[in-house]
Amino acid sequence: MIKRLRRRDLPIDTVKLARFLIGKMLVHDLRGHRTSGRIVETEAYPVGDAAGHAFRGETKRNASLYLARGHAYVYFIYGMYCCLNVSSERAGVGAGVLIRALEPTEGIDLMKERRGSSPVRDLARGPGRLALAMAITLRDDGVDLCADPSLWLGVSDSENRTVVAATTRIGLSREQNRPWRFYERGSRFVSGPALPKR
DNA sequence: TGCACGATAATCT
DNA sequence: GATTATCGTGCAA
Repeated sequence: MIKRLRRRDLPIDTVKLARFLIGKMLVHDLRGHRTSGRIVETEAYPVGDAAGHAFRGETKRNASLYLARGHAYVYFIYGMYCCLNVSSERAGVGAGVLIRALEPTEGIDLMKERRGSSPVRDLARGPGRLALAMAITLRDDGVDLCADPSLWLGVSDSENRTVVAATTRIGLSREQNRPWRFYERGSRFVSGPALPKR
C-alpha cells in the first residue's frame, strides 16, 4: 500500500525537501497500468543557485518552478530527454528538486517496454531514463503531484529505514561544489560514478 | 572501469 | 550561434 503525500507533508525548503523525498514513492497510474518506484536520488536547486533554471527569473519554460511546492516541473533537454522536478517553495518563489533515480517497484515489465528492455537496475537510474520508464513527458509539466489522480508522490507503508547521504551534483558547469545531491546510501539504483559502499 | 563522442532541439544570448 | 540538471556506444586499459 502506498499513502499519498499531502502538500502539508512536504517541508517548505528546497534542500530539506530534496532530503525528505529520498525513500518516498513516485507513482504513475496511466490507462489502468501502474508504474512506481522508490526515490533513491535527488538534487536540490534552491533559490539563488546559479545552476538552477529559475536563476534568471521566470520564463515560459520554468513557470512551474514558481508553483506551490509539490508541482511537477518537466523540461526537455539535449534534444532527447525529459527530466522531472518537484517545485519546492511557496507559490511565486522559483526553486525545485530534480528526481534523478528510482528503485523500480511496480510495473517493471511496462518500464522495460518503454526503455527497450534493460536490466532492472538501469530502468530508472538517471533522470532521462526515469522519465522514459515512468512515461513522464512535457504534458506532465505543471501537474499538482499532491492532487493529480495519475502522477503523484506517496509513502509506502512497508517503508524500510533509509540512510541518506549527500554529495555534489552531476552534470553542471556552475556551482559544482555544492553538497546538494542526496541519495540512499548503499542503493544499487543510484546514478553517477561509483560511490563508497557505506 | 573509464574516458570520448555524437545525437538532437528548445531556450537563451 | 552557443548552451544544455543526458544517455548509449565504442574503444582502451
